[in-house]
Amino acid sequence: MIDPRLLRQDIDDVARRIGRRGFELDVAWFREREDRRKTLQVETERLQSERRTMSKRIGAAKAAGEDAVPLIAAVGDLGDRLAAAKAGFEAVRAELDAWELTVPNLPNEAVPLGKDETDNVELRRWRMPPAFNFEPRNHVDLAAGLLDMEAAAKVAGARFSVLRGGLAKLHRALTQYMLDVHTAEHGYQEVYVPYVVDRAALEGTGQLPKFEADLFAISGERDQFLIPTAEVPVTNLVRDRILDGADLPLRFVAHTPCFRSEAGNYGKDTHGIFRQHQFEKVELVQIVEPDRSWQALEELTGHAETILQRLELPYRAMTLCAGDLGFAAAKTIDLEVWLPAEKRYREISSCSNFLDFQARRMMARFRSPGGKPAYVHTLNGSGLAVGRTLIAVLENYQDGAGAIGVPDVLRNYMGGQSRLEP
RNA sequence: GGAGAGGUGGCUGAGCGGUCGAAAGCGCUGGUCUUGAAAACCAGAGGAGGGCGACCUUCCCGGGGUUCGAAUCCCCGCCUCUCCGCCA
Repeated sequence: MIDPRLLRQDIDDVARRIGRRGFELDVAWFREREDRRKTLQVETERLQSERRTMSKRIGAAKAAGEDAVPLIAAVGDLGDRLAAAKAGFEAVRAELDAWELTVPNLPNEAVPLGKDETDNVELRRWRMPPAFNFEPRNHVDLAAGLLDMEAAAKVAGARFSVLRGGLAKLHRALTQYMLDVHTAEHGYQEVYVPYVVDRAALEGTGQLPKFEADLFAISGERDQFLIPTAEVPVTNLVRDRILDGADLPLRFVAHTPCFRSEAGNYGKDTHGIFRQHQFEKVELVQIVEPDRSWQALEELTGHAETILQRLELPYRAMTLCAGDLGFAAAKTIDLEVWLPAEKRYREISSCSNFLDFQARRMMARFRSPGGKPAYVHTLNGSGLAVGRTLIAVLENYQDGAGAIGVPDVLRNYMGGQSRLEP
């Protein structure tokens, strides 16, 4: 949520900055409600004040043993007038609140202008794509008998997968390795969290109210959803809390499945496991003091890059342009891994600084000694998407004879195995 | 699933129709003392929001209701804890 004071003070500047996303802010709509809100709020509070004063006087009269009947009569229809004013005020307030939840975050001014992913700007590259003396095969061919899309379709439908044997083990090895590096070397606390969340949690991080169609809702009387990312339960750990400034930064890492409906992506990435309704991700989340968040974004991105480097997977880092930015992010750096069969880089991690946008929605604050509560800044990034990392390992480590080399750092997690022969 | 207890400020916890934004303790801030710190003592400070301002409103899990007036009474949710049953 954007600072409401900023909206009131300089809505035109907000509109300009948010316009860089291609988002058109309805300035006239806002001004009209805001004017009414002001009048109605002042009037409502005036009546409330009046009622308070009168009630206190009645109480005092009764305590003194005086006759309170004339005073009670004098209150007259105050209650009705107050109720009417209050109803009007609350209606506008509700409209404004609902509207504010649909306005995306302001992009950082340094974020490049642009419309979609074709306008993203390359920051750096690590390692050149490997040269193969054969035509590299894609992950579906390479995984052969160990990847069973038909079995998954049978039990769940399209965009699910069944991994077997060594492939399932490699998938697990990747997960374990990522968790171990982030906890042992990067100072993250591992957390195990619910895979089901309520509406408030999703509003806190920004998936709701606008993107309900992207989620799997749980049917039943409860208003709950499967998590689309661990970002939701993990970031919401600090919802409605005033943290001690001395405890910051908080760094959490969680391994969870992620569930996405992928509505609107029907024809996209239909081959293999690149885009699934269910996938695993190791997620990094940081809760930091406001003046540290830009530095924290660089560090967090570096933590994700460490995994790619240790796995010796060629990648590049991209700064997302304003038009490609997610709803809640002020700036995002994507990591794209090289996929030899596709002969291009594909997203494997997305690292974002949300500034106080999520914190304001969640009421997540901190207090420095003697200071007033202030909103924290929140960040997160994939470190990494496990399924896509599996694809990258298969394709980059293929030997041309149908076998896959096991990356050095994973050998211990694979029982010493150095090759996978599907 | 059955029975009971409870949800109050950063935390613990009292209050149970009016003078309650709410005792007390812890923690916090400033001061005295000290070379410094601790201890002790003194003083101070709740959160959110509105108004150009003097100020004002709101908040005791959430939502309704009763009342001139609700932390306090009533109803409906949600959550936590204890016991029994069942169960991974």
